Amino acid sequence: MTEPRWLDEHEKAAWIAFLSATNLVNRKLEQQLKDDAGLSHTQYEVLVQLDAAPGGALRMTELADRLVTSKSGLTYQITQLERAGLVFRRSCPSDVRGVFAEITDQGREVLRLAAPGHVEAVRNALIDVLTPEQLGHVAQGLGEVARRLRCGAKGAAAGTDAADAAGAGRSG
Amino acid sequence: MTEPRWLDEHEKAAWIAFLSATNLVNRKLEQQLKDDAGLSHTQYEVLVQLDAAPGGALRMTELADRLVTSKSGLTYQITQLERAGLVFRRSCPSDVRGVFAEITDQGREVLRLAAPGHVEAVRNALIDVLTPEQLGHVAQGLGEVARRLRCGAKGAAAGTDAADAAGAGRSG
DNA sequence: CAGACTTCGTTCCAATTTGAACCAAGTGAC
DNA sequence: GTCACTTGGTTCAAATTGGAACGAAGTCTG
Repeated sequence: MTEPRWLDEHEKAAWIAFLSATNLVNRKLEQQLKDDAGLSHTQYEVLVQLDAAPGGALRMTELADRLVTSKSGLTYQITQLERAGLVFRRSCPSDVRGVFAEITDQGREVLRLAAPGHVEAVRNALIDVLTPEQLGHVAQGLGEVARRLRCGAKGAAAGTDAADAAGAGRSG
Repeated sequence: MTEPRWLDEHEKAAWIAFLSATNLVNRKLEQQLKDDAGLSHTQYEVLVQLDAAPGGALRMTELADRLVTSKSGLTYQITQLERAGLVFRRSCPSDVRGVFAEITDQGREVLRLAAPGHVEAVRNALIDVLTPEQLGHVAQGLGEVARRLRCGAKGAAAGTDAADAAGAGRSG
């Protein structure tokens, strides 16, 4: 068999940095949220998404997709949040099978209280660590990575080097 | 209370990119490894670390630290890998309490077989998606993030805006 | 050497997470 | 309309995780 293209020095460094940074940041945030707001990062993200969505509601599948989590995982978390009164399920008028998860006033309140500490933690862990320029570079690079992985469930295949300006959209 | 420093447009974009990219990449790799090699990403990383370590062995704590995982989590995984014959525990001569996890020949073999596919997946998900320049930027940024989080278990505390020139040094 | 404190790994337990299996409901093709 | 196929969510079982509690060893003072 042909020898695979191993990672060179730089590539390996990039990969290690990626792995370390992501693990460390996630760990840090998970801890901060749990300590300060009693929420898991996943739960916090659910609230953020719903809070930002029109009507404060999103379909389960759509939400799972945005959070990059499994459907069953989301079902579990929504149940938890519902139990806590931060969210509730509502059936979809246009599709009997569909279910909307909607944030409650209490959910918004919890989010409002948790947000400052979370933002602070995000700054400490990532944003404020980098210069605006560095941050821009990281955003661009990872943005590209995310875009590719989201759309292209494209199998292995070669370089999709070409364009694909796409993206943008919601930044708010 | 004073209004927290919310994220501006660019910062938010960076944060979202970070979250999406990391989740998507992890998901992708997790799946690839499970499918192709029957290993979880964590297990794969254990093997990588041990394989690269002198003598093919590392102390439990050291290993947990490198993988950015909890000690109990590592205990579990090492037990699994030991059961599978890819690793074994050995006591530490200089410290009775200590335990070395050491990779077995079979472990090295499994790693050797899994590596090509994994590297390929890493390329598809991250490395080859970016230009060498972009990759360099990402590496530098995330490297800095990782470095800070590793050393500075610095608590919450106010804006670290000020000094703390620290770091620098290694920009490679 | 005693006493207080830290470190090392494991054990235990509760919380998550995921994929597979499922049921119910849309969608199409005939 | 009916049969096959895709979708949307939930349920289920199994794997993984992380923190707290522990017991056994080190380390450091006096």
